[in-house]
Amino acid sequence: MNLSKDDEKFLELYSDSIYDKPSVTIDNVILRFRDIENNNYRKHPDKKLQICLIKRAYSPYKDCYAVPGTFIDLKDSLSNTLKKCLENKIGLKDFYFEQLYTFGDEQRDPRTRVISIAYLILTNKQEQLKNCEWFDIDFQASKNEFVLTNNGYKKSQKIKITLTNKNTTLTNEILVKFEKKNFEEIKTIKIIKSELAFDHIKILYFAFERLKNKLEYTDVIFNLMPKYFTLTELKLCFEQILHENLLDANFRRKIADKVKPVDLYMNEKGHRPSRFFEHNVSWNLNNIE
Amino acid sequence: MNLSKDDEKFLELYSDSIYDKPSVTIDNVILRFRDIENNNYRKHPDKKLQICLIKRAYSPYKDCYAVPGTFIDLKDSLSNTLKKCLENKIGLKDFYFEQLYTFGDEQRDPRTRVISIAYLILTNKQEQLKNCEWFDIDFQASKNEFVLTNNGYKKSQKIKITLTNKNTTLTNEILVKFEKKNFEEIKTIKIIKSELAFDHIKILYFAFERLKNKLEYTDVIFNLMPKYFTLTELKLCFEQILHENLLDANFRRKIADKVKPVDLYMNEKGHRPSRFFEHNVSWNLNNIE
DNA sequence: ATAATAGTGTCTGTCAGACAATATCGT
DNA sequence: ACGATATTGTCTGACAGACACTATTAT
Repeated sequence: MNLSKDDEKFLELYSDSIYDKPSVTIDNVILRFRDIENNNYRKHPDKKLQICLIKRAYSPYKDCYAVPGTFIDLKDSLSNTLKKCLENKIGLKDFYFEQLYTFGDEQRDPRTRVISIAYLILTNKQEQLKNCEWFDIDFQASKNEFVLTNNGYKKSQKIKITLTNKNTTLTNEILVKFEKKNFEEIKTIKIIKSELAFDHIKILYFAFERLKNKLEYTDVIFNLMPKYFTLTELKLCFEQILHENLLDANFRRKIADKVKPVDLYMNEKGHRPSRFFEHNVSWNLNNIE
Repeated sequence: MNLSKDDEKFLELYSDSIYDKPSVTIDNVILRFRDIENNNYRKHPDKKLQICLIKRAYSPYKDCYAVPGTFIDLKDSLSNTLKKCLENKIGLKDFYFEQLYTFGDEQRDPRTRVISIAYLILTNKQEQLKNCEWFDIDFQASKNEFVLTNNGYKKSQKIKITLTNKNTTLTNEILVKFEKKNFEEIKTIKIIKSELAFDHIKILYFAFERLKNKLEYTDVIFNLMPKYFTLTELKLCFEQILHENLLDANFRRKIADKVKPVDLYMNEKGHRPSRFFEHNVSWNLNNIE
């Protein structure tokens, strides 16, 4: 990390503009869970995964919904840029975030070459945010299609992602192709139809995949949960992300270590009250040397 | 993806230069395995993971070793830029690659703000490449240190990464910190000492971690193996990446589905000949719907 | 009692770790 | 026979899927 005299001399002569540069943005997929009340007072409210979108005020894609983002601040780190962006634009603070993927297709943005560093943001905040709207996410995947080839195989799957609001429905359809031949593993996502700006539906898809995969081997889900929750709530959240139903007994066994019971009970009517639990943050610390 | 008339009008007026832009590079961690011959004719050669480095001809970090990289081509996709870079610079073609992480610290590069999109490249090529040198990788991790805090915990670990060549030894030491507090999970990598250019030792660390994690749930390792290999060879490669010894019988059971025996035997002297296997590319196709 | 949800117990099959046993070669 | 490596067999404990069973509440 120490510079030589050569280096210092070089720096004086260095002109910043010899290379053409792309624009670089940060795009944030912000997810949360919302309770869906139902009219049966004895039934538990259902859980629905939601995404935060903003309506674009300017071209390109004026009036289209997009994921909140910003051009990066050359004077600041990526994570600070992201935090400032979310606090200023929509008023969101204190959230979980991780880098997702960097999208750099030539034709992503009609203006100029734009590289987008996508982040996954998780929050449990239920308060209203400014300048944005939450959309319920419906995810519908068709069966995988397989073809064996000479050097490997091909796999493809159509996925419909519908985002709904009280006012708006955005339908999107993508074709996820995976091709394995010799050394290359090529994953391409073709947008069949999208009512989101740019290639943001791709970014959404990456976010859902990441979240789903991370459920198994991390504690990310607790960033989407309130401080205290019942195990049924937690299970409903798992099911929403995994798109599959889990068996109660097995689920409880599986997450037993990750949660701690607290002395609070949900006082719903008509059935045995359920106990509240909280995240046991340090459940795995003993297992690692 | 269709543009409105508004959008088209906007594009005519759009000036590309209103925002300051960073430079964007692609940096490639290229790994392979090398056989280490030993003087016991009855013993199997050992395996060693190697990385491809180039000696920088110009400032900054003139004469330092660095991972092969390039500024991105605004007219081409990231993956094409990467392929062209590796073919032109060092003559490498036909390899496995995947995006690793995007590094964007303010102080990464002394010249100007540089965003680096890092890729992991795996090859089984043993031929000589141009303009680059292969270094053996020695990875030495100390024990994790834990501290429980109010809102979570902290974890830290010192790691020594030594890269050796017949002419050169590059010693590097990093401190990997992980802090969990409330929502944030902050992973910081502090460079204690590095004899590589820029923050490339960080990129290396990310690559090793990714490779190690992917061993368990993917077939990436076969991109590092020759077409035909013995199970002992394969096991040695696993052990190099995982930094732990495996039991033979268990290993064979675990990878049984992923490989196919071929009618070839290794004719070493002094013991039962070992059978060659090849990657069974489509072993998992039946399991997915 | 009943409907609804909360939570426990247990059977079974799979699979990983540990390690013993067998196979095959050159000397 | 011996030394070295290759390969198979088996015991055990952990754990996941499936499902039956018990517990608690308001009506």
